[in-house]
Amino acid sequence: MEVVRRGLARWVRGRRIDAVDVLDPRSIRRHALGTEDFIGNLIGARVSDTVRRGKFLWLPLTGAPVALVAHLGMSGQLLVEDRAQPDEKHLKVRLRLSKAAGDASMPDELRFVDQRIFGGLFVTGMVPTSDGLPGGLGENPLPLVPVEAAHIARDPLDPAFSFEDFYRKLRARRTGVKRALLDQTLISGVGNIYADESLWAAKLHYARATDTLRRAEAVRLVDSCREVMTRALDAGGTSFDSLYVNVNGASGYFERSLNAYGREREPCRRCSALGLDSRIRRDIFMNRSSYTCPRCQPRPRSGRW
DNA sequence: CGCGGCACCTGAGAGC
DNA sequence: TGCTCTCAGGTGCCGC
Repeated sequence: MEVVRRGLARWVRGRRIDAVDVLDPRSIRRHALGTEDFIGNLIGARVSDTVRRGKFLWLPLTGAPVALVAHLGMSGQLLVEDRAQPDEKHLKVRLRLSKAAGDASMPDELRFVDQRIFGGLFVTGMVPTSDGLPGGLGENPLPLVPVEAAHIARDPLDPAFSFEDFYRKLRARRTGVKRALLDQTLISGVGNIYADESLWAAKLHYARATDTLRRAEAVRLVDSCREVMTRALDAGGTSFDSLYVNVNGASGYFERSLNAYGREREPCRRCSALGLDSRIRRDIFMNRSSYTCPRCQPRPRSGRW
């Protein structure tokens, strides 16, 4: 999502939305007032920035505390392309952008493409942040956040992220640490893959009880989250100069650097470096696959499901 | 009210 | 070849 945010910024900032085409209303179902209202709110509006908190990305519009919010779900993409490009198979929403001043060669469409429609777009009002700090990560973010994203905690890459707040909330929970990592009201931007990678890096088992986590362990965990996210960002960021702003950022570089996720029965890299043979195991946890090394991430005696 | 389970959704791939 | 089944996972809602 951060790859997308950074990639989008140079193409959409300052541009006016001249036309909107909703090809599949299911992709704007989170816009409660319907398609006509969605379009009416966007036509003539100007994009001032691209801001992200966790997996929510929003484009604040000038003139009012209102934003176009995007969530990519599992399979969503935001693409900047010229109208001459053929429609993608799963094209859901097309925004026609004004010609940029002094650069007529700029592609003139922002497209939302989504195969599984877990993601979507909506226009909503913004409210002040509870801490008075910028709403999220952006070029020049205002202390505002979309209503629907106000409950989302700050991202560990956000300069306003507070470890103390996170640690206090974590200790108050009565659950397992992976469930807590995936709870976007505690910490945002961590999904199933990054959770497994961060837990592996911090040598913690997913079922470890949150109320027994020591400060040093929580520090290790948050540091690991940042490290994993930064590494993924560096890998995805290689295609920034393309007109094609790709989501799943998936140049594939990051996938090759995974240490736990998707490596069932493969040797744990940390253990093999010590000359030990330990194979990554896959458990079904929270109806999701969870990957751990049984040797360096041992299951706690009394873990929490 | 906190926690856990599950529906939502589609296409790829496996198995027969 | 074509059918059915399983799997992928972020979010929000519902029930306990």
